[in-house]
Amino acid sequence: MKANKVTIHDIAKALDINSSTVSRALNDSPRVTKKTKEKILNKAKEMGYKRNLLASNLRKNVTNTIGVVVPRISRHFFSSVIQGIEETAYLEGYSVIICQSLEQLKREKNILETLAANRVDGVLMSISMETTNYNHIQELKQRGIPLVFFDRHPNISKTNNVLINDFKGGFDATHHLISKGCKNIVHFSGPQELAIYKNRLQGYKQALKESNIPFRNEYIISSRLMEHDGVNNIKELIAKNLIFDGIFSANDLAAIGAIKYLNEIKVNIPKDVAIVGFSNEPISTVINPSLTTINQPGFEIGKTATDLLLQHIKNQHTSLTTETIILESNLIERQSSNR
Amino acid sequence: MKANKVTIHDIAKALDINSSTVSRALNDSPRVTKKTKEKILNKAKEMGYKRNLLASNLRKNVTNTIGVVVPRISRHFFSSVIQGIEETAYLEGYSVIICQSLEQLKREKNILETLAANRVDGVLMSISMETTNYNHIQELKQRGIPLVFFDRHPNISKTNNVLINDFKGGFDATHHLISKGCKNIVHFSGPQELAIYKNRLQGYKQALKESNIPFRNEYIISSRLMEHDGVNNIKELIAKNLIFDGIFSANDLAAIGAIKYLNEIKVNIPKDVAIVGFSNEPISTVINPSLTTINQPGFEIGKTATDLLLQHIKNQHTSLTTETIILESNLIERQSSNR
DNA sequence: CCACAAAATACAATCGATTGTATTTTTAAT
DNA sequence: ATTAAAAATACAATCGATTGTATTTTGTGG
Repeated sequence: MKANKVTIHDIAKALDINSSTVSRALNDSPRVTKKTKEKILNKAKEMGYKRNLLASNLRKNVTNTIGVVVPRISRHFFSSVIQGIEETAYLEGYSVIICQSLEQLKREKNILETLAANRVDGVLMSISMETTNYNHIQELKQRGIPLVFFDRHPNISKTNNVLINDFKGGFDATHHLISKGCKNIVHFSGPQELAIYKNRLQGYKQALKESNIPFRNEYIISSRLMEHDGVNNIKELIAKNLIFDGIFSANDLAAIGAIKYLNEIKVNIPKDVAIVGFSNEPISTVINPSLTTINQPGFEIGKTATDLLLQHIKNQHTSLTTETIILESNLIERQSSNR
Repeated sequence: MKANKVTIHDIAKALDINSSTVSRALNDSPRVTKKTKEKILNKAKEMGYKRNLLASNLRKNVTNTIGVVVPRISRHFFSSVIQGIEETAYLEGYSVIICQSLEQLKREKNILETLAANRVDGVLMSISMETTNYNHIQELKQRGIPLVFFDRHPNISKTNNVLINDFKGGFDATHHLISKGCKNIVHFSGPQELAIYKNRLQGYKQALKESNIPFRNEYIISSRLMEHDGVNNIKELIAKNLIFDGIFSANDLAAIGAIKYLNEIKVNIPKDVAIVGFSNEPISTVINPSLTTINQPGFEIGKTATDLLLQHIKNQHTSLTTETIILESNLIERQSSNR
């Protein structure tokens, strides 16, 4: 039960012609007569020939493949970005390899190694929460592999990014809570090494400032923003006897954790505490009360990032330029802030 | 800005030795002296050499890569299976390529083509809801590429499968509803071409039978089991004036749709209608009321399927055998059936 | 029917790494 | 010091497809 073994040489031998002609026929080159092409194509089908992409790619030094690295594929935001990526890449004849870092730097490094070794033509990436060291990214760039970040991008210069306006998102979320009468607004933040969390925090600060609400450092709680972090954050606030009537969480998951726990201890949402999340995960429509959140256009982000990457792949000269594209986000009001 | 161009020949030239020795040194062959190895390894690092996997794989006729095909990566069940796959594959030195069919046969075909062209060593797969024709699968098998199905497997003989006992799952779910006093139990089923849905239905029938509840065909509603299907199913039941006090849905998503709609029209769950889903998606803990469901051990399934696949990849002779491994599932009781 | 341009096909090198075999170098024993 | 055995390294073919160049075939005009 050996694998497929038919090569262009087998076809050539069977027809008593040269393998270069076979290759050209299979690639529909104008250098082969229609008649010969037909003969070859028929024979190829008859023999069950399948092109060996390893050989083809090696020779052509192109793989028509792009690598995608995300923290987790199960996160709806990322899977919708991937949808956008696949759609766009497919139309241009590119395959997509999806990889998840699971928020681990070690895995992220390993993935980039593998993608580079497999000679992908380019990489789209959203970095992990552990990524504070950028050597692996620099190395990829040095290898000349085009690279575009989306959403979570590193704090280094000369990168191509497709982002939403996180500052504005943070501002909108906070301003929304203020407009609902919240005076003491807590912010669940993520690792400050990630620009997105820094920017959301800046937006939060700006919104407070514009409403003349003093900024209080003890209202900022940083974590990995998992569901249990949301729970722990609330416990911490209570333990510290801090009064709060609003929460802006930098992602939905932590907000969900908070809602679950507040429900449990009979704190009324939104009356006692109003909550706004970030990303518009589907779960935010299902939780009770449903979660007000900032919607990120995942599909659009994927599409835009892929367009940008392909542009760099195709025009090697553009690799000297770098670009940051900002897409719009919007607030979706639901029950968790409806008061 | 050309890509990495250092080859073993460059290293060989730089050290004035033969490239075969370089290759052997890089692969830690015992045929090269320790001293020479060191010299080569240092030079390789110095020159920034990176092995070209395309060339290596072509020569070795192995890629150490397995392909994974799932309907959607965003479904928690599948992403937990993928976790199990990656974990296991990684330990054995295999890379994983993740692909999603999005429930489309056309995409599924295309994915298998691409995976085969890229010469993956084996494929793990859960088929789409549109897959009623198995030519593309047969072709993959004919090419001699080891193949293991998990969860959704095709109705053909001589396949390797890792499944849960869907019959028992269907039975347990239905029996649970009966034990809660339900007399008129509706079943939301999926495409009957998929054995899993057939088996869950059989389990449902058997449970009814054992409790002497007559089977009624109009209680079976087949669909793609999306959230909106759950809504439509309820509407259909009401339009047909059918009385029901229990629902066993063959997945959680359709059950969620039903719950949302029943909540909307003020039907009390579980008092008026008790509901059981299937798969234990995280969303089932968040919906109100929370959803009773059948838990599938995703991670375990992924691990087991990968073990089985690797066994076939490594021992070519086992490709004559086929095997079906059944893992256990269990019912998790929540509010939607708590009466 | 011959010459010559144009069209079609064949030849051979190449992509980068691997590996069986041949050759050279080293080691050890007499 | 000589030589056989063992160790280290070099040579060359190979994986399968692509592609620039060389050669053959076809077709046209005179």
